[in-house]
Amino acid sequence: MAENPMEYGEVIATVIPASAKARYARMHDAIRRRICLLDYAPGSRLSEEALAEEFGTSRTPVRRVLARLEGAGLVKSVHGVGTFVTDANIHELQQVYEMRVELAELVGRLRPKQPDEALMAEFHALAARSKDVIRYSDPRAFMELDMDFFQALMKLTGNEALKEISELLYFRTKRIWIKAALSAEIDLCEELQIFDRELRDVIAALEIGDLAAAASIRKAHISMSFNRFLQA
Amino acid sequence: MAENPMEYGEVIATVIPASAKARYARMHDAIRRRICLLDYAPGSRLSEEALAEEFGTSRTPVRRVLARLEGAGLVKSVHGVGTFVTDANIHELQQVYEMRVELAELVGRLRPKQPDEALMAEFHALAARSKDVIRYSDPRAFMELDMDFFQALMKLTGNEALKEISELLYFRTKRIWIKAALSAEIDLCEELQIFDRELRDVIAALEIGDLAAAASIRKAHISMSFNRFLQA
DNA sequence: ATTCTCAATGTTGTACACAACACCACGCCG
DNA sequence: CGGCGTGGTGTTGTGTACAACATTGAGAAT
Repeated sequence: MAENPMEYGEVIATVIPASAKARYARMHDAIRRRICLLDYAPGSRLSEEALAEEFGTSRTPVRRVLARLEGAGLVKSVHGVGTFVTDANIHELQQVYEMRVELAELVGRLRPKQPDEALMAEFHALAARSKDVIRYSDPRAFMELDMDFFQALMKLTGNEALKEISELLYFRTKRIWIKAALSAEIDLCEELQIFDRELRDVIAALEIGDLAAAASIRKAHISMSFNRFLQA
Repeated sequence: MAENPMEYGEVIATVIPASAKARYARMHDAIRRRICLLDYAPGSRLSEEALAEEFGTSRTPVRRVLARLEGAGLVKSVHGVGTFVTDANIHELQQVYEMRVELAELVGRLRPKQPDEALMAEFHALAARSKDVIRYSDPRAFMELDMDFFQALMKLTGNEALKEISELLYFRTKRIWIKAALSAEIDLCEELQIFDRELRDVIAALEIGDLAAAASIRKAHISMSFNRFLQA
């Protein structure tokens, strides 16, 4: 039997690839995460060569990842110019938010899955983290918390297509919203409080098994969140 | 790595596709169309080399297109084996159809756009084609008609995100449905009649400006279509 | 001073050779 | 006869050089 590829953790950033597929997934997730956490801000240019060097490959696999991210609408490559993190004007953003509002409701209707104990523990852990984030008012911690909350919510539906689409649109819009929040167009401290209430309301709904209510709460908050964005 | 934002987002969005971009789009649409029209049946292998030769390029651009199609869930590449058109089991299919039913309704709710004369003419042309298809009972003509009908319907909403997602899921499921229809699990002749009625009902709704009704008709037909699929 | 030309430069896109990998069929060995 | 290794063959994945393209700045013409 061939050598068993080692399970490298996230400890080592640049490693010899465990396998081609693993390296591809690592690069994809890493770059996507950086885009969504604003390490790569909207409008900034990504250097294929620099990314290739960082991940210890040539440009070829990097280009493959970027092509996929372009399909997801996160970057846009222009011949002879560069590959840029996409931005969104207010109109596009509004349309995507309209969709997300509807999809949020669907989470409570399409194949709702009652959370098991592990998932409820996860939500409570998020609530605890939320308290910390409020205390230190750390924007990046807030972003990561919001992202983890979203991914936990996606576990409430068994409809894989709904999950996939919701995730796609979340990653496409959240970073724009966050960018506005960071540029002080939105009161971050107030958003933290609102997020904390939303989280606790959702948990309360989940604890009495009312998934539809949880979805409605979520729907309302997505809608309100965007409206606050519009006013700023 | 990521340079400072350079305000490229707006510019890029309005750029007219260059010749290189045009070739890329042509290859993408052509291959996608072949997959959806079952020229490339689910499970069949796509030869990168053959496609490259056909389009007069090397494997590199072909691989870029295939990477994107893989992101859309239409093909799956396996190292050392080949690139295969994806198939779907009944469970995945059902979940996607659940989504499509909901999305169909949203077309009537999110930014409904009253059809102009040109679009109405397009629908009437489709109705005329439908009559021909019924007369000759040509499966491929039916597929193309269904596809064109779908694309015309998408012009009824101004929400680009909804359009994009609907199209994504349509292309992912329709070919599976058609495959079943061709293998005589579904009575094609009956489906033609049903399609013709749906088309005329939608046109009737559109002519009195009731987009919500048109969307509801569409929703009902998508739902019934899948249920007939289940029974076969 | 202004505008236009054009070459220099840096980027993405393409072509091609080769590596990595999976499958299979043949033949060796027990 | 059966199991197993092993090389052959074909595929996708990667590395690399080069082409195509866009931008920029200097310098000449007006």
